[in-house]
Amino acid sequence: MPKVDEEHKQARRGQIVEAAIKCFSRKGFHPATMQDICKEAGLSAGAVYSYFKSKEEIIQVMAQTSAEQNDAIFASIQQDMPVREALAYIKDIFFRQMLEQPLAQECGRMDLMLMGEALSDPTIMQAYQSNIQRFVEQLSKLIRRGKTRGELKQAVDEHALASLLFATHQGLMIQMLLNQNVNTKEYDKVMDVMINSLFG
Amino acid sequence: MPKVDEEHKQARRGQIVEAAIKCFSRKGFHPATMQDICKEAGLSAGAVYSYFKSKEEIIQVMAQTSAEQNDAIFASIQQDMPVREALAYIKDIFFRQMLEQPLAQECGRMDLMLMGEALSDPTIMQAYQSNIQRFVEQLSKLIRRGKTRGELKQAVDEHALASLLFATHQGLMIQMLLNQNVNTKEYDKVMDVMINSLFG
Amino acid sequence: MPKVDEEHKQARRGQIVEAAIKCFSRKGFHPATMQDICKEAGLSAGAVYSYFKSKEEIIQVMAQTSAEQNDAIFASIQQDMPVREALAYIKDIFFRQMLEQPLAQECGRMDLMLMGEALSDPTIMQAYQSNIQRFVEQLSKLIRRGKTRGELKQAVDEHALASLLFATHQGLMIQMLLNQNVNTKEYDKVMDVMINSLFG
Amino acid sequence: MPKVDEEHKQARRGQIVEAAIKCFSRKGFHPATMQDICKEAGLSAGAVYSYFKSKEEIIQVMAQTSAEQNDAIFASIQQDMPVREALAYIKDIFFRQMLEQPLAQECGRMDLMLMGEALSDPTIMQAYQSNIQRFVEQLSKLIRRGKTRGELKQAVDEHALASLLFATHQGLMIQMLLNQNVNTKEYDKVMDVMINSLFG
DNA sequence: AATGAATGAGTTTTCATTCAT
DNA sequence: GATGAATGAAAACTCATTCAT
Repeated sequence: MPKVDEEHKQARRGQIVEAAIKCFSRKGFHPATMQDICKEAGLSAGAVYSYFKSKEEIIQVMAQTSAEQNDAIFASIQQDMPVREALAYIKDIFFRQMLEQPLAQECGRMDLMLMGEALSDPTIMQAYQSNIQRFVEQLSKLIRRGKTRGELKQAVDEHALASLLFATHQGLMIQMLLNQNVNTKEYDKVMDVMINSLFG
Repeated sequence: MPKVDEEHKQARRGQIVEAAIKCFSRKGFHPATMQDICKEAGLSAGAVYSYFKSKEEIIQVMAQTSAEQNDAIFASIQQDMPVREALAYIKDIFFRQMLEQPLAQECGRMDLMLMGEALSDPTIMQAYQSNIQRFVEQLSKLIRRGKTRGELKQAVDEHALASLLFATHQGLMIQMLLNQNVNTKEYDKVMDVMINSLFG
Repeated sequence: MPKVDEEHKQARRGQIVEAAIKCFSRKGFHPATMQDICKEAGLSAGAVYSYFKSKEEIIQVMAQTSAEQNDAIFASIQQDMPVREALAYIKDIFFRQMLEQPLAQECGRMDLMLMGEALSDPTIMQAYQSNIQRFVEQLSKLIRRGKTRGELKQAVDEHALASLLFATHQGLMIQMLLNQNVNTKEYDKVMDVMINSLFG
Repeated sequence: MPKVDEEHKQARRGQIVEAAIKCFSRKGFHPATMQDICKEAGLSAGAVYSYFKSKEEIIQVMAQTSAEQNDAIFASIQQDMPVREALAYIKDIFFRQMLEQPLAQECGRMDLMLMGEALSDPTIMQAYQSNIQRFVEQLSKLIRRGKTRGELKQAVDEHALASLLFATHQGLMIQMLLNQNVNTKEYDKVMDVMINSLFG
């Protein structure tokens, strides 16, 4: 029954990744040791190494997971949603994720750390670039649709706008990670002003 | 002659920090070794350790330096400059810095890496928080001045807007670091649209 | 049915030893892992460990096997064979074995590796010493018989000659293992000259 | 003064190699740990690793050292020495080295172990092959000279004879390593009989 | 009897830091 | 002040062996 084995394997990998997220989030990628991760996962070193061939691989899996979460956001947008609503929806998800999801804090921290790591690790860099590109492309399409339907001003370059919106979200995420007392509601308002400025 | 000594000391510290920036930028904080830094600075290990008591201290100095650079931007804004111009000026500085200053790439990379590091290093975290806060406060003041003068819409919360603008700048910086082929001009346009939307 | 069990057990042990020979020959005793051997033998770790109590034991069995092969050479010599013929026969077997037997290369490699191992493993050392001693003693007997029959010069110490012949064979085996382009025929001639010199 | 440094470096390397020989000789290449070698050399791990980049490199240096010792034997033979004397001289050196030189036992053990290692380590293999080839070539030249001068029988192939003599020496060395109670004098006699048989 | 996941002690190697010169 | 050889604790990773299923 390979299915059972496969399930078991995936479960263990998940267990290890979750432990790694906690450790990395607490200490950073390099200071967190494999021993830390093993202890957190409740497994021996040998066991962990039979599911991941190196510490690096665990970190790389994190980059992929982060990408997949971004993709999931778009998968949940209905194709015929008005652009204004879709943008609001995306914005909401970002804010809500940050505040409500159990591992959201940790995942956000992973994201920031991974971006720093990407600068000197080509594999992570590549994962991140395609991550950003995919997201921005999806967002571009959404905006183009809006322009076609006459919902948005024609003057704006859709790719630039998409990049800018993404950048703003990322920047806010960073501010929230670095600053506990952020007033989310006020952001919300300003974002609305900006988004609205793009529409008729 | 304490002054000469002091000058000499600062010169050496600067030399070491510059070498460290290059090494950290290439390899990351943890993978870059003190030996790398010593070699890059053309100094012996003992010499480096007589100017900095640890690797950590060098990294912390970097966080402070980054903060000071932000402060310098505001110092160069004339107090009676119209807000719209001041915002455009800040935006320009960001873009120009990224493209023109010799160590700008490296400093941007440091910034991103430092933010990741801040998550698990309280000293860097503190440096970064006050860095952000000072910048956002200054920006807030600028915006408030604009509102007082009637240049800006009254509805916008100045602190939230300042945070948002800062976040956007940071997000764009990250995108430029992670993505070679960014079209700066298009960003410029979109930023203008957004900034303009805040004014009457 | 103990006999069937015993047969089965011996078959499995043989299967494992053969797999081990291949692995050890490829990688060396220490670098070859039990996993390598298990995979090569098509058995699980648990199975292998139910036939051998440790990796060491497998290696020790190899030392014994090697000894038994030497004994087999003598068993095939007819007691009344003239010494000159017997020596030629032994020489031929050595050369032929090296060139024709399927696992000969591997066994030769095992032999060389085992001798190195013997230096720091008393059990293997003992196996090897008795291996050499038995062979040299048999060879001595053969030579003594020759001297008694008047076939050989009387001056030669039979034990020393036996050791020397054995040493030469071993040395040639090593050269063949370490050097691909060995001219077997020329060796043959020189050996003949030397052997002949011992006879009237 | 680079010379002082270079001397110091060579001294340390020698110190480490000597310690390694003792450890490897006692336990074998793989079971002997770097810690063993460090302790034996009276140095810290870091110090040892600043003179050799890996355990492997230490082992490889051993293979080279062994080769150089062989070369040294030939360097000490005078070019116009009669072949019979030269062969006797080489034989004597082998026997004397084994019995008298302080680290001879250890070096012999290294040699045997290195040959086993060569089978699965291409770098050592290459070192050993060129080692053997150089020695056999020198010996060949010596024999050819003897043939030219009419000292030796013409029938014998000089390369084959050289290989055979080398093989015999190696085989004897092995027997001496594996067997404490070897009667060197008797070997001597038999070797003489064999060598004499090659001459008129 | 067989499996193979899990163990964890043990290995090589690195690198921040020190200190005799 | 400067040097750079030396330190040694700590890290990533391996692998012989066990044992629940």
